[in-house]
Amino acid sequence: MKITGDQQLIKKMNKTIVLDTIRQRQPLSRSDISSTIGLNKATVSSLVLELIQSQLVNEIGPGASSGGRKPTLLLFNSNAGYAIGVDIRIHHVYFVLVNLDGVVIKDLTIAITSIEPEDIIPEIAKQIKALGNQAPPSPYGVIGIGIGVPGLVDEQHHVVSTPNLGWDNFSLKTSLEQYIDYPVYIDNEANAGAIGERLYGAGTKSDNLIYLSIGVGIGAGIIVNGALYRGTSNFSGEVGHMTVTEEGPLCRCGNHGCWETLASEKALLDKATKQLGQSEITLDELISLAQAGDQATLALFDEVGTHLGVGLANLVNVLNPELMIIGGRLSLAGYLLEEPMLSTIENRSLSYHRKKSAVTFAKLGLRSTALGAASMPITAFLKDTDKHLQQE
Amino acid sequence: MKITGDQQLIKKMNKTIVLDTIRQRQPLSRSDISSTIGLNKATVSSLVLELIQSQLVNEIGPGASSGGRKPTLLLFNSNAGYAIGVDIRIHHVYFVLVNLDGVVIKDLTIAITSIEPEDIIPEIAKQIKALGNQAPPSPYGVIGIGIGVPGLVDEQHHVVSTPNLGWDNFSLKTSLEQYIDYPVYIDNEANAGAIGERLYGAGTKSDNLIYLSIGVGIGAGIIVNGALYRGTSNFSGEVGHMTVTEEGPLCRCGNHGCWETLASEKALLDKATKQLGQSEITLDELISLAQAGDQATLALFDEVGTHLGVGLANLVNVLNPELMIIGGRLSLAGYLLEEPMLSTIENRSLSYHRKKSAVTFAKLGLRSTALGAASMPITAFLKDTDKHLQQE
DNA sequence: AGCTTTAGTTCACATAGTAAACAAACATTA
DNA sequence: TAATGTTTGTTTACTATGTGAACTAAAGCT
Repeated sequence: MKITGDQQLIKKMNKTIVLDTIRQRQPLSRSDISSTIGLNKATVSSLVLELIQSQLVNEIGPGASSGGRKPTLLLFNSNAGYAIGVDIRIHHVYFVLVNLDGVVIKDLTIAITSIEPEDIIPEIAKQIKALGNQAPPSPYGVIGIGIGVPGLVDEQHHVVSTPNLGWDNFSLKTSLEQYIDYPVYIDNEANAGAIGERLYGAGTKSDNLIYLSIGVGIGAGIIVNGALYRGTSNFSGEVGHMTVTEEGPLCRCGNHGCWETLASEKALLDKATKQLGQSEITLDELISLAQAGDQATLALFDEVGTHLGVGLANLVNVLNPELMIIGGRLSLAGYLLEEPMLSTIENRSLSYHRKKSAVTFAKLGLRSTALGAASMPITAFLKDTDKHLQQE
Repeated sequence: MKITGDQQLIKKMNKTIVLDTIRQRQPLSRSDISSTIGLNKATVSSLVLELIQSQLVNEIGPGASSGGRKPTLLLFNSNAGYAIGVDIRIHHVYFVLVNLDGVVIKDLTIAITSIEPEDIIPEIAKQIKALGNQAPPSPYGVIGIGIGVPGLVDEQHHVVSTPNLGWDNFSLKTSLEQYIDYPVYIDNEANAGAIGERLYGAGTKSDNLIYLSIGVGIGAGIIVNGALYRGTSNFSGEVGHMTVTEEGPLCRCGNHGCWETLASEKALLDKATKQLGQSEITLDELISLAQAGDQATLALFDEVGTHLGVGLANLVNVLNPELMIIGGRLSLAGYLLEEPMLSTIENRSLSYHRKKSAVTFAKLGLRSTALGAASMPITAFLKDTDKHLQQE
């Protein structure tokens, strides 16, 4: 067990800090870095040199003088490599190819025609390969694949349970690795969404946030002190099964009064079909009805928004996050839910907590999960600054 | 801003690791430490020497040979200093004097006769001084005071709100420091209890646990990855105001159906007085009634235990902790609540989560908070291994 | 007594950060 | 335009700390 540190650890840490500083505040000079992070100028120069040699950082020429020699500005080379993010949904799979900054180079969606792993895994692998081949030439190429799965995923990237796909205790990672050579990272869809919004979306300034993925159910990704909180065996965040009405409707989990029986997209649609006497209705249709001013539909959104607020107030009271971000399909109807939701939170959370907790909708729309998934290999790649330097 | 590391940081970290290793696995030799943590024998020897010089570690002579030279065994010097923990309750204040291992040297309780700060603060200061004078002679003496307060405490150790004492926006820390010279640490009573149980009680083996303090209300201390989760502005853990029945009874917070209106000590006693038609009854009396086999009382415990289970199941679903520890006054009736509580958790939490989440009662009884409070200065003291070495 | 094993120390060495001096490149101003 | 001062970045001598190997010390085992 090697838990202690030595000089190499210090160097690795400092190099990561230098790289992170460049990524966050670029363009900037070596001198800026030194005064920002407090590291000696000489040390910064030496670390920057290594980062340039490993092609993660570029010099882009002189900047404006502030009364003396012009600084040499540095830029993070966001095209030094690429990553692929995959969001496995219920009827579709969404793929993105991004650069190291999370900028989307290309994306595509395929329909799921069979949920049998033997059918879908080779198809996913095929798309990943095709997308990987479309990455522009770069020093590191495709550095890895991240996948968000709608279900429970344990610490070993095993898929333990997916209520809507029927994959139980299935090793998606090893299955996929039979077809592709890229490193594969797998996590729960809500966790991936939380990282996505944290890094590239609405939560770039929050170290404590909760991302809610609201579709058929309600899942949450909880970020604490800047990192995902995973609970024991990575099963945290099943907020949809929080009881909010002890004697409420029966949930598919066997419990009564779960939040998601009252406040999910499915809850909304179920109520709508019952009210309208129709056999089926989509969220888009319902939104159109609401926009047309249909009173019954507006009341329905109001009801769901209120129930949403109850659960959110619970999360505020328990976890006091800086920010709660609502994503998933239901966020498409955000503006219809916002008012009742906010006023319920107002009524049901403690005043001191409420003051500091904000609620917003996903800035990345339905791409939060795919982008967050892609960020997993990127983060791992950028953390190992000592591994990829000895080029040339 | 100095966020980067240098050699001194490495040394400090390694020294802390060596000290922690000694505390956890004592008695052990330098050689054991080296093989346990992977640090070079020479480095271990040098760090241990400094720890001995600063009197935090003692040699206690040779141990049994394992086929060669006998090892020199090392012991943590738990009497190198002392700390005082204070638990401010509603009608009483409880004080403990402990050594660096959290072993109670002396404790006492005083009654609160006036909740006015002008009356109570000097009294608390007086007791702290008296207790401090009773600490045995030691190299470092009393290293600090920790205080657990029944209310919201922010990051700056300010008391923001205490529903039962009426202290709002009150700087307990600076008030006290006018009377005493010891460093003062202040936190919420449930947070302190959580640290107490984590370090000295039922949670020594769990890195993710929730401590519930159940008395008039229900508060929680949430430990994530071994450290307290504080939320924004240190206000996490107000689990008592989690809605579990949307249309439930009115809570003093203004909301309906809060968990603590159904599952706290106060909820139990309120229901009992109503049922018995009495004006007042204590928990002890109620426990006696139950032990005597009174059916109505037993049913009451059953009801409260069930409601307890609902909220606990919510916490399991949301946070998936390894362990939940129930403390506070209601834990005195633990065995009467356990069965309905556990079966409710069983019914209302997801099966994968339930498997790994255990529930238990506070091992430190009503001392969790005071011991946890005392641990705050101790932890701070032991972390600064570089500050207190240059003795002699 | 002699060999082996384990514990702990000493010493030469490598690594990485620091401070200070320095060089290069610029702006300002007389 | 030349002198002065400022900012950037590099070079150099130095220091702190961990490492590995050799070494000493002290035991057990035949």
